[in-house]
Amino acid sequence: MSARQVTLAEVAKQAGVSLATASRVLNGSTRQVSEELSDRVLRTAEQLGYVPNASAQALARNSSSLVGLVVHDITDPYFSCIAAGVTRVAEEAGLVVVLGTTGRRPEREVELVSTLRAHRARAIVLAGSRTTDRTAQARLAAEIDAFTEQGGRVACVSQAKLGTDTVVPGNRAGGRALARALTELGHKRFAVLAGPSELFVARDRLAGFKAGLADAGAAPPLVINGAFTRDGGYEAALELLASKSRATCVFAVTDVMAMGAMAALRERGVRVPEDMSIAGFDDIPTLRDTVPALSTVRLPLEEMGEIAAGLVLDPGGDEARTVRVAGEVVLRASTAHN
Amino acid sequence: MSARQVTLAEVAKQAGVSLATASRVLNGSTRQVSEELSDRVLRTAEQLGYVPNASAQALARNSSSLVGLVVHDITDPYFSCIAAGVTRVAEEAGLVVVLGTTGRRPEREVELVSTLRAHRARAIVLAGSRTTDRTAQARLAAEIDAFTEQGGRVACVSQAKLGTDTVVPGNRAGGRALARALTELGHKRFAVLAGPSELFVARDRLAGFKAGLADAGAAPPLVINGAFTRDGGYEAALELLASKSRATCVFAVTDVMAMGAMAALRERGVRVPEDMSIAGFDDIPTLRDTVPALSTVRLPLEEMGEIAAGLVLDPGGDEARTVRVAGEVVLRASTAHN
DNA sequence: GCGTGGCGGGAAAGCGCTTTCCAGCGCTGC
DNA sequence: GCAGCGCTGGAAAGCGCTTTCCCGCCACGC
Repeated sequence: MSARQVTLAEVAKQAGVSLATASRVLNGSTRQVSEELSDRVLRTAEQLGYVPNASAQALARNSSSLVGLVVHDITDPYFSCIAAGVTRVAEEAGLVVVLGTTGRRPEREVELVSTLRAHRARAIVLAGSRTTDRTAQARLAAEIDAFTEQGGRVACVSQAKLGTDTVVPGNRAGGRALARALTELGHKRFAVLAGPSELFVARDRLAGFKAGLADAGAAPPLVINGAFTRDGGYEAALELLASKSRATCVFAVTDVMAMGAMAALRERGVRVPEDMSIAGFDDIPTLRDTVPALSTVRLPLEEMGEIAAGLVLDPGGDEARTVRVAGEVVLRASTAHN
Repeated sequence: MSARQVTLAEVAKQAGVSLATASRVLNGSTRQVSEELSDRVLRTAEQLGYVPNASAQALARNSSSLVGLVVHDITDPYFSCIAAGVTRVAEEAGLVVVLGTTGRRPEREVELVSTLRAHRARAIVLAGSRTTDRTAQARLAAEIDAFTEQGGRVACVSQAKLGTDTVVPGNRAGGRALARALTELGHKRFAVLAGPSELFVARDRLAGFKAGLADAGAAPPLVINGAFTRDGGYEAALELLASKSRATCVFAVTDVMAMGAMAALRERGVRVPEDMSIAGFDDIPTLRDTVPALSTVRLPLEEMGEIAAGLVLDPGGDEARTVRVAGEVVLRASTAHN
């Protein structure tokens, strides 16, 4: 057993060249190697089944081929779509994706960045939404600094006051456009299932929505906070029903929450859209199969992942770059005229 | 810029001890170190913000803290659930998950194992279903052998004739039990949307289902092959409708395919379950929010991921272990009496 | 004819860590 | 009182690779 891994030294010896030459042939350096030797090395490497030891390369080059991807929950379609985009780009670039999940715990995010730093990752994509928690934010920023100091690159998806490259979805504008579209359907009284108030994403979408209502001269919405998950949406919807609000239309700040909310409405016999219209945000792929089809603000999630990966792999300047991605209002069957 | 990483040597020097001692303190070796020195080292490390270089450790120890996870498509809830299970266990064990996606291409799977081997991953979890393609299978087996020779461990989720540890869902038994449950509802004529015929998972579920029908004395089903995706289910359902089959109940071998099929039925005005009953397999979480709720065979997906990770991280014997996971028939609103 | 460059090849010095091996020391046991 | 043991600390040899530096060779140009 344990037929130890073939090393470069073995290949070199077998091919009758020096270690240096073998290395140059097998890993394209700037230096040229004569065709004869090059062929010989290539052939022996092939023959021996040589696979370079990535750790040794990482150590010698002081940089690895790892790209970190940090998400809250990989089963959430929002994150899995972004993950798909990131992995596609990374794999095309010959890099390897390290997946870390935080379970929405800010400390865990810091830990993950630190681990990735220990592994000398090339780059990190942070896909979770930032919070307004100052101390968590500060520790994360410190860890990110340490990482960039060391030559790593970082990009965030969604708002991030971290001075890194960022892919920013049009949360505010999307919320605003959605509000206008819904008022145009004739709705006057709204409720918002707003997620936790300390999440930037949630805040921005809410703020945009409020602004849109104001534009249209509608009354401010009833705002119900809750967890940023399906079950959070479910609970928030129950709360809404219990509140005796006279809202005719409810906006859940994520599709996932909207799904939960629809389940709650269904259970309570509230018909969508006849009794209540509902809209979400993100346009996750699973929406294709909900009934009634959910109105939402479409974000190109996979593409956002690709863009983030692109930013983080591109050498780029030292300026933090920001790519804005617009959301597009998509009205479907879950929102009716009022 | 680039305030180079703090090294062990720096910590050792600063603390006035030898490299060896510092290493022993900071990475728990078998050797003891006096409390005084130990304290001093710990303090300086803390103070300097020392983070061990994982590549160097991997090189010196000839083993890394990487665990590979190979899936076909991370946006598929089936895989993302398994991924969640695997990452949870891996992270608890202080390991780091490397995510590779194959896009269902067998060559890519081989590449990924090879990459993981280059990185001296501790272990690999292969979550995609195996195919009956002989040559692809052989190359994969060779790569896996190389990896295990080198001390790595491999586990597969779902059927795998690869001689590795395996988590085997009760595909056959589940299909059979489902068939029986459906015949008990009074259905006599069935169709199966069976996925590609070369996939073991698809074949086993189909075979079990057929056996169950036979048990109940029902006629063999109409079998329609297609892609193993939502759109494959959609297409297959259209084909079914075009076929003028008189089936009253259709079994899609995965929930994801069933979702596509339901969409097709809905579009064509076929009511579920009044005009047609439908059942899937897996019980992916997104089913919670489909209407009508889909009958299915529940598999504990996250748990399967956890088990696979457990197998692969546990030293274990040299015997290939197999853990069977039973599926449980769950009848919901999508299947009616006939 | 010989100095000058340029170019391909190899020796060897690391990269940051683990681990073996040895030295020194305080004990025990005869 | 001393051999022998167990224990802790340190020196140093790698782990497999990259890369610098040097050397020898050839083609030129004066």
